[in-house]
Amino acid sequence: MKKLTISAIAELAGVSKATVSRVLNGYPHISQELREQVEAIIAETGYQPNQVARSLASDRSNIIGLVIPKGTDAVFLDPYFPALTNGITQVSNNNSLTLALFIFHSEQEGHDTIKSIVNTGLLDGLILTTDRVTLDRTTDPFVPQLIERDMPFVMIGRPDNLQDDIIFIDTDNAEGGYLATRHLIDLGYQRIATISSKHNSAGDDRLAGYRKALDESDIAIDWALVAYGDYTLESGYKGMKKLLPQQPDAVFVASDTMALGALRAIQEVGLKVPHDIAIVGYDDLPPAIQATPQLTTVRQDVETLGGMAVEMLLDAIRGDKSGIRHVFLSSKLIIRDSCGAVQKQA
Amino acid sequence: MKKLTISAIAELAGVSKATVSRVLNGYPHISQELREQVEAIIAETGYQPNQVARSLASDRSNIIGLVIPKGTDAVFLDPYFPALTNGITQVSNNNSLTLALFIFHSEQEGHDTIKSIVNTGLLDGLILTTDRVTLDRTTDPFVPQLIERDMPFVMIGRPDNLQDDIIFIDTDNAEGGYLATRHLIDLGYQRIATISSKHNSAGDDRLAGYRKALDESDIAIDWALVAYGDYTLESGYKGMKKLLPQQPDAVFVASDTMALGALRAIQEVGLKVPHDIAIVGYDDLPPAIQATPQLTTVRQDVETLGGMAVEMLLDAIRGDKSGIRHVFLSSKLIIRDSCGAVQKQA
DNA sequence: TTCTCATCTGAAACCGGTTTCAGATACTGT
DNA sequence: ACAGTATCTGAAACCGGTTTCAGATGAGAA
Repeated sequence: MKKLTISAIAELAGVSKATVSRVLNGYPHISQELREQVEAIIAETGYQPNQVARSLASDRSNIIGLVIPKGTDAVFLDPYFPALTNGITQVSNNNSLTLALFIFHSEQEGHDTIKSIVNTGLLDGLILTTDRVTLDRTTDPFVPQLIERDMPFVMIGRPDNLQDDIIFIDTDNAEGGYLATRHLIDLGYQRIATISSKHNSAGDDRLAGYRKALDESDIAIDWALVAYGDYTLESGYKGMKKLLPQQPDAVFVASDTMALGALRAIQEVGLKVPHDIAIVGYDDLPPAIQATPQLTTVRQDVETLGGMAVEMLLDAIRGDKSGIRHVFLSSKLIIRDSCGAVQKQA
Repeated sequence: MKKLTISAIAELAGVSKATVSRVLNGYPHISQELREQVEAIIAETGYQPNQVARSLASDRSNIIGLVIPKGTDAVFLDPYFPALTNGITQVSNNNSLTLALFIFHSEQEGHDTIKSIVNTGLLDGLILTTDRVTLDRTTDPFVPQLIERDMPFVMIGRPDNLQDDIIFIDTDNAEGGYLATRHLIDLGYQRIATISSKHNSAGDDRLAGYRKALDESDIAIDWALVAYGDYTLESGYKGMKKLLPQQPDAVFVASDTMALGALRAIQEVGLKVPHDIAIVGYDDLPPAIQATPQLTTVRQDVETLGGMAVEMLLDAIRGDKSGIRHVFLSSKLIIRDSCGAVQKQA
């Protein structure tokens, strides 16, 4: 079967290429008669315009890129990226966008690729994710290039150095930290510790939420009850080890993975959760349910996050400056067994 | 900054577009002098050719597609797809390929998208994955279309109805099943059960490996010791419940997730692993290490799988018929605690 | 010296669409 | 009936590259 081109269709329909193009793109001023004539031929032949030629002529590829700047490890240690990707593809599909995936396995690779992405004009826009685990991400190396080249992009995760003209979406980490801590306070715990993480906005914000909840209840912050980890299970374990001598009766841990480590530390010294120490985690990953006891945790709707990112990017590509440029998505507290709420009610 | 085009470069270098194009593509018959002249300008300006125009003219986009035909759930319940994606992007990056990701959230969506993928000529080729969990995948709806349209593709996972002209790569599931079972036999277990899965080639092959190992040791297969699951934790749990009355002293479970379920079932009735019943799993997912006891399991190198798939696809795109068309990747037994090997040695 | 032939280069066609521009037609209002 | 305007359509230019083709140049052979 030979390839169908717009010229072939034009000939078959007895009109010009221009007319076929106009029908294809739903232009207004076309007589009903011709339009139907052309549409009939298109339906009959199953013609679909060549995407590449279209891109060249219209300077729009309908391809957006998803940038994940990290190698092996983190990408699949937790379902964050898969969930995100899922949300993104869903909305992309609905908008007839093609998603190009860029995973960088080294900094050099990222550098080179971004450069060529920007220069070769294949993409209409980019969604940038940041490494959630990296402790120092003060400077995203790509952003200046993108801005200089006028490449529309949206960031997932609040950039550390907040610039007003950068479009981003994030979960409301401060709210999440607040909800978790508030919940523990409401349950009557007195010495509420936390394991957070330094040097990244998510950790900072969750800690800020923790402090706000304490403040609200006129509980002075006790820095001996604050430990830091790096989102790994080990760091949660070590953090809890450090906190245990302070005899907290509850702990808000800024990630489920760390919470699992903390849980292990607690159980190792013979204490019971939630009876002796209550735990609230963060993320609501599958292991949270599999743990014993099941983890009370803060759930972020990562899929929605991804979907909204695509929509915001589309606005930016269309040049719609009126669109929403900064979004903080609400989080939700999922109450299970590790916080003791269930037991207290019973 | 105005966009650089090949014409601009040609003018700057004082040559024709054609010459610049030839330099760009490393054509042979160009005088050293002109070549250097052009290269100097290119380096100076940082010019990079427009990918879209190039695609249109050369009928090659350097974009390949990765098709994942499934919705939400399975994509992130296990790290299979993330690992696969990782391997694929790695090799893609090395070959200056762009990877387009297609995740279908419904059958209809998949159908429509494939159609337009094939027709609009944006992609050079496709990597097709199959739903590992789906029980009935006898017919892949895309394959006939792809063949008809001459779209190069490679399948990941052996197609059920093996056609010689289809390029595919898979892990050697039969070997994996064999290794696991053989190991249990060598450890002296007598009543070795298995939980496999029906209606998909991976399950079939793992079971075949199990049978081969038994055969080799002249152990007659006892169908009462064979249960089936669907790769979920629950199905592993149920499968084991069914097997327990048969009093097996070991069980080969065709997925780690199911093995975890089986483990729970065993522990629930007060039996100890590996003392009372040994377990060998499959996949070597992170939970395998977190389990107590740690799971002995069969590891598949999914990343390599993805990488090789890209290379095979490249061969196919280049029209290289001599390339390898069917690959079965070796698996490896990872010995930990749940099989009892460690204890027996001590 | 002259004729071939290989090597190198540029003009122009081409890939398959979109978009500008101007001409044709039909529809107003006077 | 006629100018003026709105609506519709096609020819041709254009997007930014690649590739064909033929002409120019220079080296080697006769």
